[in-house]
Formats: sequence, C-alpha cells, structure tokens
Amino acid sequence: MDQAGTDLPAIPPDWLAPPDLAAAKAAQIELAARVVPRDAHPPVRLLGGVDISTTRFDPEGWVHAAVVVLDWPGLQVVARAGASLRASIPYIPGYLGFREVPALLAAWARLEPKPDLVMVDGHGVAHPRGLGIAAHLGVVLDIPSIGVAKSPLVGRPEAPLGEEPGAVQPLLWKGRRLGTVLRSRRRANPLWISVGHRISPEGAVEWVRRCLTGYRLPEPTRQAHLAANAVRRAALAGAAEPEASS
DNA sequence: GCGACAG
DNA sequence: ATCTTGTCGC
Repeated sequence: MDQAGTDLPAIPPDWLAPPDLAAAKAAQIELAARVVPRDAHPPVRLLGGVDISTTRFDPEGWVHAAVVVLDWPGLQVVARAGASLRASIPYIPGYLGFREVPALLAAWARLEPKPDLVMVDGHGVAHPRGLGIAAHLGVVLDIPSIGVAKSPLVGRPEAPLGEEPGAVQPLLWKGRRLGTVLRSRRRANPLWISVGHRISPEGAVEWVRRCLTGYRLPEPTRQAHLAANAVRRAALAGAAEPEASS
C-alpha cells in the first residue's frame, strides 16, 4: 500500500508537480473528486496542525514547513516535525497546494506519532475547484483534514457576521455553501472554515470551536505557525553557520 | 475587459 | 507569507 490506508490509485507525479498551470488545474479537478466530505475519521486522540513560513524577498524560494501534534482534550503539543524545501512555483492564488504540499509531505514523513485529524492554515473545499490546500493535503495523504483560513478566497458570508465570539455565517459562493465564517474572538477578523477531507462540514466547525483557547486561531494552527517560524529561523542560522553543534 | 485573489 | 516595538483602545 503506497498511501495511508487507501485502495485508491496512487497519486501520479504530475499531480504533485504539474508542468504548467493548465495541468495543475486538471490535477486539482481530479483530486477534488476524491474529497470525502463526511466524518470518516478515527476517534480523535491526537490533533495535528500544519503551516509554512517563508522569508520576505527570498530569491531561492525556500518553503519552511512544520507539522505539530497536540493531545486531545489537553491541547498540549506532544510532537513537532519540520522540513525546508525550495518551492516549485511562486504563490499564485488558487494554486497554493502545489507550492506548499511538497514541504508539508516531507515534514509529515518525519512526524511521529501521526495525528488523527489535521487543521491546515488555508482553505479546504472553499476554493474555485474545490481543492484548497487543506483538501489537497488531505487527499494526497488520505488523512482527515480541516481548512482554517484567515481571509476569503472565494465567496462571502450569507449575511453580516455578528460581533460576538462564536458568531457564524454560511460561506456562500455562486449559490452554493462552501463552508462557515466564524468569529473566533472579539474584535478579530473571522476564520473561514471548510471541509478538507474525511470530515463533515459540521464536524469541521465543531473541531475548530473545541480548539479555541482565547486566541484568534485554534491551537493546532497557532502552534503550527510558531513551529514553522522556528523551522525557518533554524534553517537560516544553519545556512549562515554550516556546522555548529556540540 | 476589469477586478478579485488562501499563503 | 513577511518587514517590526511600542503603543493605543476595547
């Protein structure tokens, strides 16, 4: 078996590193068809969070990825893993997965134990072709995932979002519901939540709410962001001073 | 044709 | 995404 508990065909190399945007678009459509928007995940004992960090004007295009594991319901970090790879493409709205997934896969391979459900910094199916990075990563690894974005890509709240923490509004796009907009904290911009893979729309929102600890971002994604920054700093320090360990 | 546009 | 410390306001 080449994927974690799957009997689906393997992911063709061209789907991970398409030769051009037209091929990338076709790959997204194929991968999006594999998204399972239902609660098809094991009991959650360990939650995961993933994020990437980059350097402002880095001509080399390095992508520093981090994956963290938190226990549930404690929400304490119990494991972290990171990896730095050069991006194959620049940031292009709608094609984030092709830029960040490779580095995330490298970090994922080093992670132990593996979490039961992962929260990704970015959209799930709330994407033009239904394959935001959370769905992309989820399908490629065939793992349960949730998209937790900090700003919209497509669509808008059905109605003005309430100011109170916990307020929600359906995320609508072209007459379809793609996810939920959630006010996670007072006076903070909302979170854009959508299904990644192997989770229901309701489950996605419920898990994010359960992981809120007073900050704007749910703990898994918040910790992943901190971890990704640490990976970047470590990589920069390592590049400046080749060997420096005793 | 024009504007929008995750990280 | 990232540049950047303190600071003003709820």
